[in-house]
Amino acid sequence: MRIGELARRAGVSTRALRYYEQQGLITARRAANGYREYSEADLRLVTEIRSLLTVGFTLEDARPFVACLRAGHESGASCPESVEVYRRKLAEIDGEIHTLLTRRAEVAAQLGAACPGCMFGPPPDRNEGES
Amino acid sequence: MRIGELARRAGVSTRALRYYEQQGLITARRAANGYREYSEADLRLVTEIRSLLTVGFTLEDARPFVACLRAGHESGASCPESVEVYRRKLAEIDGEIHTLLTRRAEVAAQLGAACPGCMFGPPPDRNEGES
DNA sequence: GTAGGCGTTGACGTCAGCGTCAAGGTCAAG
DNA sequence: CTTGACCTTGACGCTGACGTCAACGCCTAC
Repeated sequence: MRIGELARRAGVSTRALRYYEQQGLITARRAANGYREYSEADLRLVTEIRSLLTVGFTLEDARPFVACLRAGHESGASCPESVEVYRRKLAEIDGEIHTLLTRRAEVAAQLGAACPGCMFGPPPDRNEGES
Repeated sequence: MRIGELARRAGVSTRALRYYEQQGLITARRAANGYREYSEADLRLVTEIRSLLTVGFTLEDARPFVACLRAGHESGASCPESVEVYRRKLAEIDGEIHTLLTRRAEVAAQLGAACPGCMFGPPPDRNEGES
């Protein structure tokens, strides 16, 4: 398939696909007229990239997963490099959550001091990471 | 005082001060030679801006606080506009926390599926917003 | 007079992940 | 032959809060 079809099927823009290629995440064989030609495997690569981006990963983070899929593994997470990225990201997220909770407390304290009686919102999210 | 001294005392760069001025957050009277001259009140403005930025506010968010201080209030948070920003920011932070908790759960699930036995880290932060 | 330490404005670079032209080539349908 | 949908590369724009450099003026000390 060509870039337009891949874009539609993957739910991304053609610009994004060319960008991924420029960043070395995907490649495409070229037809005689210079058009990019993609396979079903490429669709899977792009889908993997997208799902990673939507959970906050960067393209750099996605590299090991793409490499893993290209190496023939069924899941992009089957390789130790990918697992390592998962672990690193998890730690990153935990750090950010901690930072935000700290900030929330600070801001709430300031608000409470500036406007006693403004604190009607619920307390910080406890552990509802399921929804 | 001139810009260098204010920068040192406020712990920011001169570039940042000129940027704040460009954005209309602070102003400076000019000496005969064109140098910016600041007062102690300006130091307070910059300090307020800095403390807001460090808790994740944008310069835009800081405007009402600066205006409040300029209006003669002792605290930048004494004005209803500032309080409104606090409330909005609080909601923003809560949203981000929720997003991160959701992501954390997703990533943890993926990690667990890809590498059963890798989950030794502590569960998501519960409610430790005090430290 | 000159070194150097301050100040001035202006303008481009940074980070990520693209959006959005610009200017053109390719190909099938009418 | 022409329209129009598709493709190509290249390059600037965007967001925020500045960093960094250029090229220059001011002022003090030696």
